[in-house]
Amino acid sequence: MYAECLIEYPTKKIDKYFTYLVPFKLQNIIIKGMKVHLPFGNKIIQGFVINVKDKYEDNYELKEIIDIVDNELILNDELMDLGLYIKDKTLCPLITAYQAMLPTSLKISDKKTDYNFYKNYLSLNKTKEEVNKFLESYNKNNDQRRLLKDLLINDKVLKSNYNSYSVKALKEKQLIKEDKVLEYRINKENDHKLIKNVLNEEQQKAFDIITKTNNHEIFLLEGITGSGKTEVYLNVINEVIKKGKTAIMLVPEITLTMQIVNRFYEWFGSLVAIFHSALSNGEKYDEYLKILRGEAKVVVGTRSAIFAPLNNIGVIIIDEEHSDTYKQENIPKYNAKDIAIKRGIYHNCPVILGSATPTLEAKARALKGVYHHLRLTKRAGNATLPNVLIVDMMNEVKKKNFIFSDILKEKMQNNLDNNLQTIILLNRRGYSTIISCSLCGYTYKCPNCDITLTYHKSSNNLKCHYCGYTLKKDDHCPNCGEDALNYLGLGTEKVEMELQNIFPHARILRMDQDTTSKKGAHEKIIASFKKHEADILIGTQMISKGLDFPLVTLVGIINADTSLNIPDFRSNEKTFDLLYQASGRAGRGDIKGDVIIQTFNPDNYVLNCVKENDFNKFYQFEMANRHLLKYPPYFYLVSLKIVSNDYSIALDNANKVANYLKKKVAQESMILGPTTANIFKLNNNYRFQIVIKYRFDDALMAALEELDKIYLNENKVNLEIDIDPEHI
DNA sequence: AGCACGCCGACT
DNA sequence: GTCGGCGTGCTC
Repeated sequence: MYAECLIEYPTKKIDKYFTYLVPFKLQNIIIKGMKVHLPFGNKIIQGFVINVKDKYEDNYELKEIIDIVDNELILNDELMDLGLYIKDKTLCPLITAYQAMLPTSLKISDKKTDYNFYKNYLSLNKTKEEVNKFLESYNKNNDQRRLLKDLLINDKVLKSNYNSYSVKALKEKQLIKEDKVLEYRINKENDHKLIKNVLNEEQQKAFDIITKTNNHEIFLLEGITGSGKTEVYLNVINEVIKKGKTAIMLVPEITLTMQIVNRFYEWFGSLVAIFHSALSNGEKYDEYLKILRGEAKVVVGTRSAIFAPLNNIGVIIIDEEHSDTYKQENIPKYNAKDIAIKRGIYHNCPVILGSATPTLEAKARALKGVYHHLRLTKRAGNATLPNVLIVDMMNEVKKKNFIFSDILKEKMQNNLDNNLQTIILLNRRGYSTIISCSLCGYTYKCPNCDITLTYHKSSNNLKCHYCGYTLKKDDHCPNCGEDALNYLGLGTEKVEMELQNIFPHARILRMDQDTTSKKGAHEKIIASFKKHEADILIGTQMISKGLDFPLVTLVGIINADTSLNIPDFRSNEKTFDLLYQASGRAGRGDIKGDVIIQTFNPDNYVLNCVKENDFNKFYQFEMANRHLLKYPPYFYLVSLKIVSNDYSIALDNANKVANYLKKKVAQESMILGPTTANIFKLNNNYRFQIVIKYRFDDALMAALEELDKIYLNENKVNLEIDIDPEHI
């Protein structure tokens, strides 16, 4: 018997199967998907069994598999095949695809830690009569008595609740015994109280359509903020579980969605397994085991939860479908939405994409009938949409109002006077250096790409990193002629200081990278604000989503322009999403809310779509843009990066790659670049980028695979390929 | 990824 | 004459 194995090293150079002899003791035990110890070179490493076979043709001198790493923990056939799909789709080493499916504790590596979690329990070692008899003659009223009395009522008690001397004494008297019990770190009640909400007409209709589907189908559930998508999800999953099936629900970042998770616990209790980055490795290990053992039926989690080893999946839900967190930026660069659909086909079950502001790709497919379009158009309860006001900061700057406009200050004062709360959102999605005129708000744009130019300090140039267009930076603003060109960027601390100056008695909370780095800090700030321990909450994107504060009647967005200026084809979409979500935070209670958007571009179409709360209008506008500029959903993208620590080698190879591709790809496909990458120099490596736009191109994938193979053996230059990039 | 083998510079 | 630089290539 022979086994083809995959080696633990995550590199393309060794991304192939190695054949091993199966020793007698493992014959008929070893199967595809198991983890094994293998001799490799002069080391012992781990690997996956990919295939077991009876014949071996070559006459290579084979080594024997040493043993199986863990009997219980294997990847099933579905996930093994899914790995191949990911490799095909993203051109990653196969092993990285499998590693991505497993929690850290179960990934292949040499470390063997026992992740099992034990608790020590005490129980009676004698009959209750004997214990009662003992207690009658025992005249002290101490911890020992308490322990025994507790054990007369409960079968077992937690050792840690009692004095260790009492435990020792009673053990010596042979009255009690101690057991080490394997437990889960996250242990929810089994007797979940099922609180069923009555669905409104729209929700009911969506529910009916989804649950009547017996085959794989993709639904786009487009529901405005506060329309109760979660209710639909919960009811659908409940139905799925009733049929004896299982469910996966993905959320963008679970720390922001703890309320949703709690609702899941209310509905499904111990049937829920959760996955997100704030869990410890041990917690993730436990949750994974619950699934493998068939105890968990509902998995709620972030991106990698899409790989949950559930059998018999009845529905897969992707909440906030438009979130960019579903695409992994590292290798393997998979998109959880693709995986969801692939698994949906395998399990022949529906996939639900939910959002208030779906990606243009999803919405376009829904409108074409590729996805089944479901809508929720009414807000639950009696909450109304807020008034949105756009403030032209150009006028404010003239009045020396650099951060806060008069109207925003006035409304904030008003809220302070009336004991209401305010959220200040600082839009800081920008990561590139952007030059903007602090007087008129002018930013440089590329004439070919309609993309903001990024500033390169070293050359004092402004550059389009899509097409390479270059412009020398002026000293004076080309629009208004003033010497007021500045880097864009404003910190939360600065805003906080300024705010405290204006309102010395206001209680201010700040939520950003600094204040939320500690575990649980996030929840603490939110809870504190909810309890009205502060009047004003300042924050970045992270405060825009999903939070529900009834006392918040005012949302101020300080610099709405920033994210419009990101040199990325999705910047309009991301801006609309952010502002729309943020607006949704105002007026969730009974009082009508106000949203104030501060901008240097008051006429900007995207901002006006937000003002009118009109996603469809934005959709039409942005689709026209995408069509004109040949972006998704009209064209697909591939981004290539050519990286070397030697400038000329990098440039040389970038040109070679571009020329190679131009010869191979379909006529209609476009090879853009090479240009300098957005981050041109990273870790002392020079980076060039090539962007491919294509619609139908059978030759492209083959060409990319070929290039990948060529660059595998180059060690002075590296080629990174991102197929369907989220950002370029 | 690791590690060994291998062919050219400064040292007991 | 040896120790060691990291360039190439192999690992079932």
